[in-house]
Amino acid sequence: MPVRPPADGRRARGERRRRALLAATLRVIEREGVAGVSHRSVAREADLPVSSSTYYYATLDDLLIATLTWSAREMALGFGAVKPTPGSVARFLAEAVGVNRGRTLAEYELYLLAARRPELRPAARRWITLLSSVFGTMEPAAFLGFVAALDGLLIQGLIADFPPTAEQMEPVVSLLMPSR
Amino acid sequence: MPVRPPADGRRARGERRRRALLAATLRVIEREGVAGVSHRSVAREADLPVSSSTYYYATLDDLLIATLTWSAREMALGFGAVKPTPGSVARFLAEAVGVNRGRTLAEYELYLLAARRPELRPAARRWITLLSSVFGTMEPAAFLGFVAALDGLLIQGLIADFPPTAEQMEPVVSLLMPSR
DNA sequence: AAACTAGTGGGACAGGTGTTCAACTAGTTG
DNA sequence: CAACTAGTTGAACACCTGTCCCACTAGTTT
Repeated sequence: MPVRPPADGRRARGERRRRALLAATLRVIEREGVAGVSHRSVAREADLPVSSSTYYYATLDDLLIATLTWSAREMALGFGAVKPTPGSVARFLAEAVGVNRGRTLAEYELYLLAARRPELRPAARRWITLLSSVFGTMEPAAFLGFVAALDGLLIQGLIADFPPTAEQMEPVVSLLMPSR
Repeated sequence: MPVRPPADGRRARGERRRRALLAATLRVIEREGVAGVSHRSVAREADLPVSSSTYYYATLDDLLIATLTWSAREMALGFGAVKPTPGSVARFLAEAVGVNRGRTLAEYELYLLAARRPELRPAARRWITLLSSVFGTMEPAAFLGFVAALDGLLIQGLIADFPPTAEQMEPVVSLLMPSR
């Protein structure tokens, strides 16, 4: 908490609106993809006038970048709580392509955007660097393969007709993960 | 070659235009992403009037779907010629995120679109089924991990600041690939 | 020759877009 | 109290969009 600014009520409400806009944007992305994001669609989703969207995020790019990096941070937090065992990891993956499908999709929209815009790359890679802090003890080549496989399992899970279950994922994960 | 229709010159030219439109669309996708595709941008790229784009592909969706499935088939053909050795596979991957970066990006735009539109999924999975015909002898779990890792290596290669080289990929690939 | 058909392309329609702006309200500070 | 500042909002700008339509050309068939 900041101490200097003596709690300006206007700014506090402003911050709340900022967050509401980000959340609304994320919902739009989950529902329609990045393509569906416009100042107007976001404002409609947040039930706010259009100009409030442009007030806080002058350009659409600002809004998109802010939303995707925020979403990435949230997702990384979620994975931070996963125990480094094949079962837990498999369960996390199954949830990512199941219950949290929309969020995971948003994450890969970020990947694609990051491929074209270098400034988004650190945010897109946050997930990878997080993994390296959890599984850093692995042998380098094995670790790289492991991380790549996690991404592949997720993205392939997104284009499967029936999202894979934790039970289906587990053998694959434990094969890639040095059991100890 | 069809035998029945006695070679209608008009139709032949039409087919050529169809292809030109697909190629132009792919160039637009490589340059600006799916977001940059419009009947007008494609027509401009192909140096054709807008109405020729809508004549051959009545809706934008038709055009996008045709382009992405066509591109996927081409990419699958490219991989079909790769020998199932770690070195060859690593070289293929390095080229995919290097020289053929644009094409690979298009492939993952297809993935993302397929996640939201079931009718695109078979096209998106062509690559995976092709792999299974080449590496079908592997043990199931190992194979799934291998395929997932290939996807992961590609997509991570796309958001790297410097695209990984075949030399960097090789150890990872050979670890995932039963040497024989 | 006429009849038919595939392709061609210019123009128009209604609607959505990003962004700017000026008038306004309501909190905060001196 | 007045001065200042942050936030709020509707309206307006110029532009791009998908799609349709109609008059037209040029190949093909009878």
